[in-house]
Amino acid sequence: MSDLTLQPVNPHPIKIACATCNLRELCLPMGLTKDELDRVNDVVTNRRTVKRGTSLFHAGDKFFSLYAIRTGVFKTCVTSEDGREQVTGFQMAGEIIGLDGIVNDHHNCDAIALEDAEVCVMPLDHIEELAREVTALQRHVHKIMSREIVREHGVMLLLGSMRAEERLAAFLLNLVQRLHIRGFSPSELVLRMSREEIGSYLGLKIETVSRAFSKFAEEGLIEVKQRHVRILKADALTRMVNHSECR
Amino acid sequence: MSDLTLQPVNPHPIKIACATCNLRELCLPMGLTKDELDRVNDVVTNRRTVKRGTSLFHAGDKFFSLYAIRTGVFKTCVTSEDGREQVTGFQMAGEIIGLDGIVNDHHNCDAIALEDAEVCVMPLDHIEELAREVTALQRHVHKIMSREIVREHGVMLLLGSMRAEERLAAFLLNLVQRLHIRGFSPSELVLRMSREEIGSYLGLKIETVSRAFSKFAEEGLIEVKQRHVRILKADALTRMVNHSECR
DNA sequence: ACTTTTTTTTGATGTACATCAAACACTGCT
DNA sequence: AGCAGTGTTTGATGTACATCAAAAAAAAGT
Repeated sequence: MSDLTLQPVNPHPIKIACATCNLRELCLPMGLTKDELDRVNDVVTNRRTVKRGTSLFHAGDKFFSLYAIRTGVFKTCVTSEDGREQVTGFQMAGEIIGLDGIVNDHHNCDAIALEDAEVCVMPLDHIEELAREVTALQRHVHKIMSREIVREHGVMLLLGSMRAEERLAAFLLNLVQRLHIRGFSPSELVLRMSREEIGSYLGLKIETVSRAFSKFAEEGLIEVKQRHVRILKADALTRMVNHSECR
Repeated sequence: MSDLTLQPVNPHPIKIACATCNLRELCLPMGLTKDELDRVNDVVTNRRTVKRGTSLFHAGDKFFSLYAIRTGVFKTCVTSEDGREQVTGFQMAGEIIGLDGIVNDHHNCDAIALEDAEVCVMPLDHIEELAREVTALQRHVHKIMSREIVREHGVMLLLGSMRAEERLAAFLLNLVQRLHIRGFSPSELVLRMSREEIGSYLGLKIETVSRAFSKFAEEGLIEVKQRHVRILKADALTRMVNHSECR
């Protein structure tokens, strides 16, 4: 019988290599040269699998690393003192999570896997060390953080000034667009999150979300079968977001 | 008569020096050693004054620099295609604005001075160059961006799950706390923004903001005289934010 | 000082969304 | 298959906030 203590912690014996990862053009190494790419491998210490419904990190946890999502979808959510929960985003393959932990050395939100997921663990120290030498990486890290700030601006606009149906339309279009970039259908998607989670993200109650889905389906804009959604009239949804007649 | 063409562009003849700036413990050079501090001076190319009501940058402008606020208060706001405006934040002395511009090399929001203001101009190239050598600065830049992400999480929680009066209470407490750090009164403040701008930030209409102010004043929680606000029962406001009985 | 304009407040009314309630559909268990 | 358990939909009703409207108060221009 083999000595179990000598087994690698990482259950994936395949060498971690950004250079051969098919997400490299979405993920941290985006836009790097071949040589630079090889060096980025070193920022990934290991991979970690996260079972559906479990957390990658919780608010309050000590912060060490950023995480690049390889597979699966996550939600991030903040909780106020009195227990109000707000989903702040849904993240998918190639996206980086954990940025919120840098300021206070502790995470500020929970990251929960909505389906079995795998992430690359990238200790911030490693990233910073390499960023000092590879200027393209340095810039890219800044871009990733800036992108998150801009994304949140968009959510604030949505929460602050859009009505329920506009919010849902914007949400669906955003999701399908991001999935399309990742090689999925430009008009079909499977929601990895519950109506409740969508509602939390959009600042709406579950019943309102459900009614908006039904309304869209009635009007022939989408086809809904449980969590499977087919977008039939993307242009109509876009118009709804951009040219709201009222207000 | 002296040759006017030889006059410096910068109307402030005083040498820019973070080392002697009384905001240094709030601003970019926070936590640096004396030696490091001297080097940070070089990231500031010049200062720029921004008259009340005018913009430091607009959405769509080419991005070059981050800006450290020396004096004055700014608002940042995004505008959707169909003209909806959302104030995404109010920034004051020692805070850094322009982070949104990094992703796309173009600014994503407008930064408008709410009173005559002065900023230090810090080209991103300069910051990055120095950050490669001064690791404390590198980390601090990351913290600044992370802090902005965390702040926006808070705004999303506010917009997504709080009622009108809770939002206003949170807003007032946040403002007075930040002013207190800067040496102002812990209970008195002068609002630099209109009710309309507060409403936009909080996702409320101006009338609702006004009614909430009146209600707080009626209940003896605050004293309002135009834009001058005195907080009388901070604890009651805090409770309102943290222990909302309903929901 | 006296318009003119802008900002803020207050009241009356309307509505989008929340809440309450119950039926329905899907999932996992024994 | 039958059952609890959970997630979703739909309807009836309530309410927080928006909208409409007009007065009041500041601020800006002449």
